Amino acid sequence: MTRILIVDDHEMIRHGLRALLKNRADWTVCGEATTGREAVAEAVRLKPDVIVLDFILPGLNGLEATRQIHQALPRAEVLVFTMHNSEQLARKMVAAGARGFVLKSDPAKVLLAAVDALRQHKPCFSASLSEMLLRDLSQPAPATGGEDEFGAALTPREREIVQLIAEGHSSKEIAGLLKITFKTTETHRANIMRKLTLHSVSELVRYAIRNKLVGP
Amino acid sequence: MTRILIVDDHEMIRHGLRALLKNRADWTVCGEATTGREAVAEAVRLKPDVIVLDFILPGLNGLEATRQIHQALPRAEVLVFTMHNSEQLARKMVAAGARGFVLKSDPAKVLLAAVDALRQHKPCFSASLSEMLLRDLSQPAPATGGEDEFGAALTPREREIVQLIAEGHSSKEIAGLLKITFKTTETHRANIMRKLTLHSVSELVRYAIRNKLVGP
DNA sequence: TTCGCCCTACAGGATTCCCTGTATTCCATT
DNA sequence: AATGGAATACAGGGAATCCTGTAGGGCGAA
Repeated sequence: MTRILIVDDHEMIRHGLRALLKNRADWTVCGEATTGREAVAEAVRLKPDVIVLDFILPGLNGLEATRQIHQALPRAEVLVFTMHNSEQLARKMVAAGARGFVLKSDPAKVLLAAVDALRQHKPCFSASLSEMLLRDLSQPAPATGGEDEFGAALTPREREIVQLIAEGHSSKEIAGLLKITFKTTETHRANIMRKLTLHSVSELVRYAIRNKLVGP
Repeated sequence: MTRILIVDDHEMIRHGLRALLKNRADWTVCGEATTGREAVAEAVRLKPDVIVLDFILPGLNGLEATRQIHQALPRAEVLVFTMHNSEQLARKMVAAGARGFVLKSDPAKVLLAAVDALRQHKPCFSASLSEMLLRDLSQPAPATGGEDEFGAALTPREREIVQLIAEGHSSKEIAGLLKITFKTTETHRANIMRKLTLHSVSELVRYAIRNKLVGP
């Protein structure tokens, strides 16, 4: 029997998760929590196999909660279930001990698959995040000393170019601004697209805004 | 029997709403939709009593969807169910024909009460919004038209296309979604660019985000 | 009714983007 | 010293874009 703890401050989400998870006969929702602090306390008390939690939580956020849960219960698996598709966020959550990452916009079966995977102590990430996270896990970069505001999977040069693209510059303009050739700019661009699994300028701009590389 | 249409792009939310609403014996969820366009189509087809929808929707946002639904089905009540506690947003939704406004962070019973109220064609607003709206009524000085930052009025069709572009769709995809030709889409695009004095997708996406046509 | 705006549709051309390659230099870590 | 990542550079091809045109039908306001 897989015991699952649900943590989310929205009653609607908790309802949805309960309804979804009870379809599996060998799964049981052993408890619910609405704040980060409550999540830690309930995890310690109930000792669930899997903890499904959002990042945004009142009081103690999902990051700190994950850290504390992982320290207290190394065998428990934390599955981050959030709306925010942020590279920076995902990276920190993984560093804190989370082994699963699913977006609320993903199909329900993705969540079920993730719970299955975590039950067997295998990591599971949403498709949009998996590539860059695996890259990260394979070579965990030591902290750059301070707060890295931007997505660290990109090189400094690439972040520079992301910003210029998001500001509305064409590859030719960027080449002029950075004193490099048009084709070099295009190469960086292609690498950025591949690393972030994006396929259009629109997605790139929204990524840049989410990661605070530019303002809206 | 109260027939309810659920509209949200997150499967989890739809699950939660279903689970919550089926507790009332005299209520039935007659359908679900995940996009604005689908919401309008399903509303027309199913003729529900109450439509529960989020503001942020792919393709056609909740504002436009509400406008079209209210025009097609004046007797149907639209209940906005969103995470975004924005005064401007609430006002626009009410202007478009919504008569209920509940936040996803509200307790579940608030939503149930709102559905009850709307079923009797009475408006119902979340506590956090009602105060502000009352203040608004006592001193109605909106003065702010539905115009955007540039005062340039895009037509409904153009706003629709702006949103689709900002969501990452190509002209060809948009043509397919809207059942118009590729070249018509391109015409709208050119007109949008000219009206807003933009010259790239990047600038268009940021315009769309600033004007809340899409989330970042 | 005439006028203007909106939606639709089509065309051509210049530009830009997206993807996939290869390759050299520099620099840091091992 | 060797390995590998980062930055730079170039190329080709297919796709999508930006821009400027033209044009007809519908619909509401003057």
